[in-house]
Amino acid sequence: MPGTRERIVVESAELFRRQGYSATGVKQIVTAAKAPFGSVYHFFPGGKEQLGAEAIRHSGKLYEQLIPVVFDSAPDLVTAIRAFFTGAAAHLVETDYADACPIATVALEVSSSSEPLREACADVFESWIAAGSERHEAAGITPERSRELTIAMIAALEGAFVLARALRSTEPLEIAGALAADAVQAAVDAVPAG
Amino acid sequence: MPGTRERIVVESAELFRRQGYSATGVKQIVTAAKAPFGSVYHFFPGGKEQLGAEAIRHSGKLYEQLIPVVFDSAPDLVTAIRAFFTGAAAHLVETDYADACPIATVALEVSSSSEPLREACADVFESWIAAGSERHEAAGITPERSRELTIAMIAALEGAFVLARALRSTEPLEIAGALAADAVQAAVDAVPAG
DNA sequence: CCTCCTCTAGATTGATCGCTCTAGCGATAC
DNA sequence: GTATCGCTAGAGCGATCAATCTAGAGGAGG
Repeated sequence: MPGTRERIVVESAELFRRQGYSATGVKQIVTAAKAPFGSVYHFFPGGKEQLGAEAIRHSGKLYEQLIPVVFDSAPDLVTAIRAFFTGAAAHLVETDYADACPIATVALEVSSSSEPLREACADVFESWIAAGSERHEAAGITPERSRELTIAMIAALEGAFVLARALRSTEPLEIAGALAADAVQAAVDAVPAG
Repeated sequence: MPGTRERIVVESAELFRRQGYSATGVKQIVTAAKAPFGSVYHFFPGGKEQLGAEAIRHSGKLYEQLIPVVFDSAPDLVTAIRAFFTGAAAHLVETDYADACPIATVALEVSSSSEPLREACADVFESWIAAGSERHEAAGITPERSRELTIAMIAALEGAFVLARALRSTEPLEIAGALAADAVQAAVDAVPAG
């Protein structure tokens, strides 16, 4: 069993992902984390907001680790992108459409009401964009186009998650994944041979 | 000044859009709507949840009305799509990145915790998909492909909104809009002339 | 042994939550 | 006139919120 502090962060991240930030109470967090109430304010003197920021960054790091896992085990960039969307769809179904993007719900909730939390989300998105761009550049795509394709891909994924959860269907993920893969395929095809 | 009931729905929709469902209190709604507290439970005996469902459907209808406005004033389908994303970006900047999709925040918040609210969101998304598909079909694209392109477009828009609000930048909207427009352009080009 | 310090443990606080309740206003019907 | 009914108006309910507070358990260092 990991330390109390870590358990609180991990459980917070999980609850925020599924219910959002406002709908998740500190009491619910400590119950889920099997931690004493007071420990929250011992480890996070900034209260729920500080805990929220750490949970967001934690989720972001975890999700970012999926990139090497998926992309290194695929034969090429486009296959990896398809696998990423397919895997996201499978996980969504497995969790009965609960586990989509770990930070999107919070990002929408807080981006106009809490600057520290908004910044945490922005940092996570930027790190994902940087990590994704690297992969595109490694396939010979220019840095500028790599960034654009990565942003488009993340946007497609996030938006597909919104539709998929509301409609309780993986169709949006399949469509968005195919479109993103096609766009990257076109960019790869345009790379001058060498 | 419109009737009390309508004011409550309109203000609810506005507040839910910016802060989400959980973070918005009934008290805050009646204050914003300049309505007596008791009127909420007179008009909406189902309480906050019923009000939420109506606000979602109201927002959905309002946003859907943008489709004919934008698409009828553009010379062709692809130009209209570009204009839609450009307009969304402009509105986002005007409202200091507060007004993005009117229901996405709520959709993510509630889709695993309230079935009536999730259904309301699903209905709205389905109506948008239907309305968008019509426009694609009118340009000669097959019904199946029209639906796919519309879903991809809405997903791109929703996801771009998430990124844009968190990053406080319209860059994602510009990129996602360009990609969506390109995809539709390719589908239009593939329409057999006649 | 004792002291120090980190962390546990939860009772408690004031504020706010969604919601219910009663009281009364004002227009219509008879 | 007055009874009825739709709606206004807001006080007050129990529950829950984030957060604070005190008290003590348990290990490390002397």
